[in-house]
Amino acid sequence: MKVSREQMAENRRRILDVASRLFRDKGFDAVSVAEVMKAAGLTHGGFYGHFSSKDDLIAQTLAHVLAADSSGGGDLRAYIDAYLSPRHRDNAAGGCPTAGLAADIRHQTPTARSTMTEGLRSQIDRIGKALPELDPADRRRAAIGSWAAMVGAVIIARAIDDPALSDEVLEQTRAWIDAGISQVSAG
Amino acid sequence: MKVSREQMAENRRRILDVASRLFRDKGFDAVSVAEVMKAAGLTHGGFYGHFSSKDDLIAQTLAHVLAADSSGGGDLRAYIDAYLSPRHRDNAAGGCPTAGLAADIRHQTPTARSTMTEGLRSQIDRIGKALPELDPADRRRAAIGSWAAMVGAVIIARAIDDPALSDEVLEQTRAWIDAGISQVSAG
DNA sequence: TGCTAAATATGATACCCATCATGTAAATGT
DNA sequence: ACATTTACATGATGGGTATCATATTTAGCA
Repeated sequence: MKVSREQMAENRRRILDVASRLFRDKGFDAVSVAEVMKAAGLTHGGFYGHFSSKDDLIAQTLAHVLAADSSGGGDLRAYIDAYLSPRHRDNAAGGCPTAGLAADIRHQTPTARSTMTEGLRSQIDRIGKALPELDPADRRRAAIGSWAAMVGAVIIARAIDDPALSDEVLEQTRAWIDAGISQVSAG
Repeated sequence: MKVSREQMAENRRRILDVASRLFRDKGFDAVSVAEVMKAAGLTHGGFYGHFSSKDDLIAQTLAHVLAADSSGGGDLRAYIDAYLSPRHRDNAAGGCPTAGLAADIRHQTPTARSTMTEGLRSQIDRIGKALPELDPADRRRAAIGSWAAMVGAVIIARAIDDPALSDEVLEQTRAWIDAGISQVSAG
């Protein structure tokens, strides 16, 4: 049955929302088109009215979730604390798209890869802008180094099944980044 | 046809070798049992003589590749340089199992997760031991922080399709880790 | 030297998935 | 109000995958 224009737009948004959660949680390959549609409250048939292929869904979902994620621009310390929290580790579906999807994007389409690249470029720039107390060279280095450590720590913490070690990875990485930023700005 | 005991042992080793390369390159889901067997020079039929299931292959491959990978214990600077090199970034199939597989392990069996956990625990310990000039608390923090940054940087660099930015992520992370370790040991 | 067990090959089987074909009903424009 | 368009539902289709069944060949042993 046909639905109103706004209904269709909302359906499309809901598809992208649930797809972004499912992809972050389980990876691109492990999520089927039918599963996405069902999670959005629809059936698989309508899918190709919205997207030309699953690859197209992946590319558009990436653009959608990266556009929505403009985190890291405000209070950097608070952002780092939240990023390296058990809560974020345990919430891949709702968490950082880089931590959830970066490793999975190597074999996706050029469009998807390019979208991810621009998302990463922006994210590094945002973190750099949140470090105004550093001179430009230190700022760039601290932004990239901290971001790499944050993403790596969350991926490692999610891979570990021992809660104590997993917590320790998050906590020690937080302390390491903190020391790195403070010492550069003090030097 | 039946083969000799040694031939069978060699076949098994070759299956684990090619599986570890394929899994690191494409992820667990994207590699089929038949593909692994073909890459090992066999057909799919013999697979269940060696392994009870694909999950079993994944678990045994992880144990195999983590046991083989005892890197990071020697000259730490040289190890970090090699880890954060374009060569390692471009060689996922032959590279670090953590960078290639950690993000993919979240939905694998408990056995596989536990194997990965022990591999990560050893790796962190090895890096810590390679930092004897630091006192114990700094050493642990530097080991975990550096390792997180290394893994994160390689994953991010592999996700980026702009060579200049990808190289920069590796290079700046190297400089960031270097500064972090030096400053702690100088302080 | 011949018997038997075992390792691998060939060939099902049952299931899941992306995509397509067609039906249906409701929104939209006149 | 009505015709038409269209968004979604239901129901194929073709291909891939994990796993199983059976055949074949030969190593290992008596």
